[in-house]
Amino acid sequence: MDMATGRELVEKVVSLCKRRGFIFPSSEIYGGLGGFWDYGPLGVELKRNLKDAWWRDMVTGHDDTTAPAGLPSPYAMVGLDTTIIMHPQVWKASGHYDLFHDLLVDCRAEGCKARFRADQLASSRCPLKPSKTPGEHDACDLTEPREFNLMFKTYIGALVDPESESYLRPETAQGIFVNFKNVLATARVRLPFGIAQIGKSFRNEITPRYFTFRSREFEQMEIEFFCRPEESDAWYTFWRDRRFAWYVALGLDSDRLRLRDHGSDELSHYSCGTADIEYAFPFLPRGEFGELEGIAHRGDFDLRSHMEGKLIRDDQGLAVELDDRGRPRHSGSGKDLSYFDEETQERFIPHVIEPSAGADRAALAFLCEAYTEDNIPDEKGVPQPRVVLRLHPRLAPVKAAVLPLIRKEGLPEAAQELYRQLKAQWNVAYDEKGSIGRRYRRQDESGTPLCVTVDRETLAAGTVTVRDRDSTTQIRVSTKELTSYLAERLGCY
RNA sequence: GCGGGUAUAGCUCAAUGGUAGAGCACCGGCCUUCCAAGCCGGUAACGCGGGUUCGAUUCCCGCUACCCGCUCCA
Repeated sequence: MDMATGRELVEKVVSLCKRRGFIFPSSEIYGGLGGFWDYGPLGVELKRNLKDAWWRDMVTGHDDTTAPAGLPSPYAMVGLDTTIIMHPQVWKASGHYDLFHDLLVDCRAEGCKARFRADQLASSRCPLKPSKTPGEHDACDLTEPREFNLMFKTYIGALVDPESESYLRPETAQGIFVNFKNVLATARVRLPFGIAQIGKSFRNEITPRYFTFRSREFEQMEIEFFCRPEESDAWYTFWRDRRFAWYVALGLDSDRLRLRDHGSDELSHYSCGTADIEYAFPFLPRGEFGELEGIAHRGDFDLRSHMEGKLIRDDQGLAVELDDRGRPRHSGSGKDLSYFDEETQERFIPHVIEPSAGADRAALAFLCEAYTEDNIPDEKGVPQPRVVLRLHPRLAPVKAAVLPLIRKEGLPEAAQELYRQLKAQWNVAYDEKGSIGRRYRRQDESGTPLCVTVDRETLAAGTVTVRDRDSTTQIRVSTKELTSYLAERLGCY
């Protein structure tokens, strides 16, 4: 696909999202707000289905009695729902505070426009005159150091003062780490086990862009998987492959999806392995992929940080960062977060594998992947263009539509009766407005997998037609068997 | 943060210094027995704030949002 059609596709997807009520700009009647997006009536169903599928597949549907193929043991999986605002020290110990707070200096000089870290001016080079540091060259026009804050700051309590400063979480993961002991003490889990969480996170992205891809408020689906250090590489590989397969199983199966292992130069200072699941979003430049999920082998970095304090890498590996007086720059909780294995009588700090997914990015990828234009023959056999969202039935906002063929002869009443029946199990729609072809197309644009049409034969013989979204083929099904037929076609969802 | 572009109805577009039309969509009606039919009627817009002007959707300035290219991307 070249750039032009990529952009066309984006415009069509964005337009469809607005037209059908998937995604709206936040606060739109006030002019919108950059980096924030709302989900409309169909969008909220899509996103909920996505999160439900993740939760079902990762947590409640997990079999913790069977070892995955090739792995040393079964594992347990539990969920958690922690707060968006946490103790400010969490972010200092985790490293986010330092990482997300830079004092930056911009050069306003024409032809320069460079940005420097205020604490590194002396070791930086002026782009216009590399023999000098920023500010030394005559043309330099530096701003005062300005705080560059990637975390949203807020105040706890009604009184605004520095003592009450806190932050909206930039990731959900820390809520899991700080509850590690609680889960261990109460959930009857032993290593290896995972803790899953879905929730909102907030980052002051420098450049919100690409529709919902880089938003300032977004939702994450994260797992922190705790295991014995010597088994961590095997579990890392397991999670990397399993998470990739999850997207494929839900329909992200084109060559736009890829799994990419990070090179050693890309790894964070604590990570011994990271892979990204990436999608070639149509709005990205040709050949570029955007991250849907990162699977990181984080070693014992996180639990150690919350025990000892903020860690940095030194010659021996990770060490607590010290201040001028030799004290921890940011102290940890001081609590013991190690694990005691009763069988082996060993005490150690578990290693962590972190599959961290963006729910909004996944929703967007599924929308882009599902958007299809094809041609359907009309009654004269002439191909007519159609827009269809080929969403996986589990993700589709509406599972089926019940349609009376005409608005007469008792067909609406019969269709409504059927609609009420199916409602008990699925999110189904009822529509009697317009011609039958028009209504099929409407459902196609919303991604509804099946349409159930009530006609005279329904009244006479107790059968309906079920029309397939992707192939547009129809078969007759007895109303008695309709529920089980739909269950089979929809995968019980 | 820098530069460029764009902003008119739900969507896609048009016209205009004298407050705006169309197609599609949507709603009501007629018709209609399976893939965007037709007919009648209807709802609905100049992103926000200033300025110039008798009068601004139109010209100018600022803001906001989106798009493109940089910068940034833990």
